Amino acid sequence: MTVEPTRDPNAVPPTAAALPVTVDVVALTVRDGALHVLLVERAVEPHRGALALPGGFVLPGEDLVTAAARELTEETGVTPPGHLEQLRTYGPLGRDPRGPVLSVAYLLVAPHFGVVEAGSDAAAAAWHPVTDVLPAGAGPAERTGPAAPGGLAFDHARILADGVERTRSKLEYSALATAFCADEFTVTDLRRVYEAVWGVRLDPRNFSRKATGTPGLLEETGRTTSGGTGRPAALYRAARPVVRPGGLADGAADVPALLNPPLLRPPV
Amino acid sequence: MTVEPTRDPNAVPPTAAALPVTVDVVALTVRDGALHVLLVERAVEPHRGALALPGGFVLPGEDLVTAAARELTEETGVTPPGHLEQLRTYGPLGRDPRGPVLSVAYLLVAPHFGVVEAGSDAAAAAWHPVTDVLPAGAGPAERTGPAAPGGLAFDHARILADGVERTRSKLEYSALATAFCADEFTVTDLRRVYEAVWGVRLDPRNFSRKATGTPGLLEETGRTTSGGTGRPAALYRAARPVVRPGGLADGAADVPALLNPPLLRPPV
DNA sequence: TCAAAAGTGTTGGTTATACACCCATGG
DNA sequence: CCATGGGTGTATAACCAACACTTTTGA
Repeated sequence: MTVEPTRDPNAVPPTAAALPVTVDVVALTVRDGALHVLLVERAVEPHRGALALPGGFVLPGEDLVTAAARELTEETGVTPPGHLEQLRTYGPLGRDPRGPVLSVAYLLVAPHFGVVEAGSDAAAAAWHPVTDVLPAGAGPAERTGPAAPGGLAFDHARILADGVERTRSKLEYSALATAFCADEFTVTDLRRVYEAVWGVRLDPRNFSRKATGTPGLLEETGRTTSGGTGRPAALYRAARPVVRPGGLADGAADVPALLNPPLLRPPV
Repeated sequence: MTVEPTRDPNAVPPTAAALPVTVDVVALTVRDGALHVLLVERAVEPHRGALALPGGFVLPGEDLVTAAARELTEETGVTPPGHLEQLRTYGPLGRDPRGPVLSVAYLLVAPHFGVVEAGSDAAAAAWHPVTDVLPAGAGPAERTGPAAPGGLAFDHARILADGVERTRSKLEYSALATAFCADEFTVTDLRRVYEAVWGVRLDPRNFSRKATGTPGLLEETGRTTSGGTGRPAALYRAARPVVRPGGLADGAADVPALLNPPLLRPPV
């Protein structure tokens, strides 16, 4: 078995570009009835001092999901719980002053995380209401230039907008909302997620019927809450695990089990 | 303005991985009442002789969408018409025998393309019914190993399955079906798309009412068909252009204008 | 016994499905 | 005037938003 010295047919062609790749994480949670995103303050150039999504460069031999988890922990002290799914890939041109950089964005949805603390490359890490950092009405269609004044570093404003929009849509057609809740939760907990993410008020009585009547959304535990005021509420689990077995496994397609019937957003 | 010679804070850190990046295109169309995918037969190693999605390496200074269009044209002679959207990113580990390679997959949906012809790196290029190449029932959850015997090269079976599944879902909630149709089309043309992609029969009369009654889906042209047998049908255009202005622009989010109400798949 | 929260019954309007029927054209 | 495919009418059933009302707890 001799190897052709001049051209190995089983090698990457030399004309191919070799690109640095980053992963950025849109970590979302619901706090105080509002959707919050986890942001860091950049401690290094470029965009030093600006707010940014946690993230960083993929290391040699590393996979994307591994890199996402590592960067999140390094910069914010948070160990990824909950539901991690790929959002989309950005670049490589015109998004980083250092040159062509490809960025793969991930969406992380989870109930209240542990305490966040700034790590390497980050001067600070904290939760921000998305309404504070995203100009109202700035849908994903509105292109925000790189590092808009007062905005996020790089094209992170657009990535965040995409992540929020995806989350809003997926509440309708998938069981993603349960990823915002703890292991066991009440129908009211679930309703507060919908209300926070969509920014609407929903009728608790009709929502209860809809949620419990939608196959593939809830699974009874037989247990109830206690201690609170009022009648105890039934506790549920997510019917099909939103977190795929294996924890951080990179979900197959971003086409989860669809809810049927869907929980449609009320028309404005 | 002196530049720090030892460490430029505005440079990509040397520890970052530089990865070769490919783009792969899942090109779908409806032919003879069935969903077809455009595949090439690989003329070079690895996986020489196997069927694969058209695609190849991104070149230096090139953007992803540009690379996707270039590779598609090079390998199949097809100039991308229609609707191009990013599907998802795969890798970099464990998917290419040449080593870590990141692949960004695109979904291309269009009406009948022009003639396809094999180009460089491809021994053949042709349309295949997806049912021929994807084992029935192989949803995106079923992981098919790299280059399963008789299957597609690399992890292309999984990419294709993801693309088909995404297409099926998006017919329900978006106007994607119009991207399968020519500039002007009848309600029956549109119905045949739904029937082919979902693999079901739909009542022509009720479908007509639903399609014409769903805002954001159809736009009247005032014109009708002629020459065929039976009563002439009204011709429509896609209401909101599925192709974004600029042709191949990389769509903002994969969150297109949602149909309200959606056109739900009939329950099995 | 009261307040608070959970959950069920009821009702009237909307929407969907199934299918009978009419419309417009080519041969 | 008949065959063919396009499109509308309509009855029945299913669904849904609104809200009165009952249940179950803590104080």
